[in-house]
Amino acid sequence: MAKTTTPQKAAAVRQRGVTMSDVARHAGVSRTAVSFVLSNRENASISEETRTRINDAVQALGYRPNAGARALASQRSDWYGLVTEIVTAPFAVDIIKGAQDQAWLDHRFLLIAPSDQADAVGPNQGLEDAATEKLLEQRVEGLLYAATYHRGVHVPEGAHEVPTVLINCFDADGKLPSIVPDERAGGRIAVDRLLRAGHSRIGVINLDPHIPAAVGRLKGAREALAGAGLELDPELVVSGHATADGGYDAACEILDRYPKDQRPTALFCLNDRMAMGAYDAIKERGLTIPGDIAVIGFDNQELIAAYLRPKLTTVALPFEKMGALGVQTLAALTAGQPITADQQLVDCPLLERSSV
Amino acid sequence: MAKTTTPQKAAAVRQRGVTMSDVARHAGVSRTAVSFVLSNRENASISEETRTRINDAVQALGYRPNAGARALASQRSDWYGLVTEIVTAPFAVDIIKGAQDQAWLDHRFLLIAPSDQADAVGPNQGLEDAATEKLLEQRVEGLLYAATYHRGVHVPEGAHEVPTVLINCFDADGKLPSIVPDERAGGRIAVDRLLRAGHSRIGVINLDPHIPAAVGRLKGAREALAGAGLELDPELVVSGHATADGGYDAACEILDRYPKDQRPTALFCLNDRMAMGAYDAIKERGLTIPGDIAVIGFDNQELIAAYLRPKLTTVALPFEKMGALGVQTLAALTAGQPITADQQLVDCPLLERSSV
DNA sequence: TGCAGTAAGTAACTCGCGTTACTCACCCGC
DNA sequence: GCGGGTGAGTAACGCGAGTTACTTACTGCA
Repeated sequence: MAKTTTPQKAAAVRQRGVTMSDVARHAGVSRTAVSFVLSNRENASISEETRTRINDAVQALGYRPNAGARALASQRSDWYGLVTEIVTAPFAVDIIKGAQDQAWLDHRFLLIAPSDQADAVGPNQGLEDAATEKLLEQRVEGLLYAATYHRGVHVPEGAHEVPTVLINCFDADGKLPSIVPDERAGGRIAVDRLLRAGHSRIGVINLDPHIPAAVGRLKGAREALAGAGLELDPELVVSGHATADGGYDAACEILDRYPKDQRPTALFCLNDRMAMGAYDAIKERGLTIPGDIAVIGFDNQELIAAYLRPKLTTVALPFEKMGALGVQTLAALTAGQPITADQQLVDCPLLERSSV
Repeated sequence: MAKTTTPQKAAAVRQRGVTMSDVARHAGVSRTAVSFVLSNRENASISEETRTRINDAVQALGYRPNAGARALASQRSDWYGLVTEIVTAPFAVDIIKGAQDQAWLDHRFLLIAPSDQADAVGPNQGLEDAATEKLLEQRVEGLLYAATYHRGVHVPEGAHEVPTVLINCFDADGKLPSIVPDERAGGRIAVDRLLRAGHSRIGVINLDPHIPAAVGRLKGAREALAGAGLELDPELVVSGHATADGGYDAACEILDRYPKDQRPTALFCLNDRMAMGAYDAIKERGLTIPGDIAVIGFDNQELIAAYLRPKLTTVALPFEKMGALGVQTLAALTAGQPITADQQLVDCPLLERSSV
């Protein structure tokens, strides 16, 4: 005989959940009075005495407002919808965290819907219609679209019915506001750091050169070098697969190509996974980090950067901040601010560890 | 002059969203008829003709049901609440993914609420009241509590008002059903794998010995050894901090303690981060993996396991499956199945890579 | 012809709450 | 002693649906 409770009973309790009418009856007043008190109406004239009587009744009965009914009556839901593939490719979870925290602060709820169901189609699609539709059925007041990596996306039709903000991606049609990392400044910071450490011959392990991240970071790198009167030697830029193996191969190529005295003394890896591979290539050759070769990464993937030996100095993608900023921006829009296609750039801070 | 749209206009469009009455009017029928058709009522007698007339009207007007109103009238929300600290400590995000996907399949929405706000108190608390309360206000039909690591937790009072399931943690008060990884079987599988590879002298890099994960995995390891007629040498079990550094230190201790011929030929690291440190210790000593020392991990932290060189063979925590199973269990409970305090164990599969 | 039975709908109530308009008693000043 | 203000509250409608009970017309059969 296990101790059990029938959910029917629980459901019954819940179904007959106490309503405002119950509270009103218990306090001997009208339902309207209860509503006025609970919503702290400015110009309602309710005596202090009945006010406390009502509050007591609320306590006594354990009244809990019904958010749905309230939304229906007041025509506002306090809900934002977040459509994202991050749920399924959790590289950028911190976006969700940032958005969630900010929403919580604003007393709003985030309805999170996944976006990579089977019907996703086309290049850069994946921000899915079905999810959007479901969210609109819930009468969300605004929509957020978040991507795992910085790129252009096409947003479903429905997104234009309510205020919408894109996070870590931008509207390929150029109509919606977006929040993206300042890749260029990030690249500049990274290379600046290496320059400050005295390096002038810097190898770059590049990503797929076409994605916004690569374009921006490389541009920033060039700017930093230019600031020091240097130029980026194209031969020192090697593209590879965005994995540890890709980084390993690229690093090998750079390291083995030159005699010791012409070898770059520092590597700028455009992401941390590649840096991880570069570490192996360097160590394999009996070289030390940062003694012989300094390494700087990008992305700040905690599990890698903080646990590599030596710990990896890297530039962080401001996921959490972008998430929070997305919600703030959305709040402004739903509050009446005009919608423009502005693109807000968010700083990528340098995280100093021990590899430079 | 940027192209702008006033959100007021958008809001107006949304406010005057088309309702069932609009559809009814447009189709020249009663609202009831529309409701019957849209909800596919069994015993409703509506002619095929008006049925299509109604569907056409739905299309023409772009009618979109109001989920809130429906919930209010039908007394069911199709929402589950998920309270979790994972949003803020994203180690086990896959739980969310699993739950989310399953919920989506069941046409249900997951309301995710964070659980580590400032007011969290007490040991193992952190599954927070405020979040629960908010979710109950939304009239969720059931609650899920998910933890980042396997442990006992205390659940807020409110959780007992609706069906509730714990994921990757269990009710310290022993009243609620839970889904947890089968740590013991996992430990057994790991050591079995090493035994199969011919190792008999196996070092163990242990976690904090008190947490359920350590207890279970170690017990499994002993069982596996017993199956081969061996015993676990207590001297070969070294506990360390659950980080790469901790793993490094522990591995050094084990490796340096014995002359070459008495040295263990394999290490069972109770998590992947420690395995990462162990790798360094091994490589530093000029030993090869898996040639001289085989290494097996636990957790399958993709970013580590799949990118270490050689790739790490490890036992995976079935986060995604636990999330899905949690939702399935909850669905059963809300459907009327009696609530018991059962603990469902989920298998931890072995992921073969190249370190054994 | 008369009556039951069914197909095809519809009127009206409900869900829990926000909100507007209205009532009623009382007090104040002239 | 009477008009008008004000404090304290309430009746009643609407939000967008689900649902029950009822009506109406038509058909078939004795």
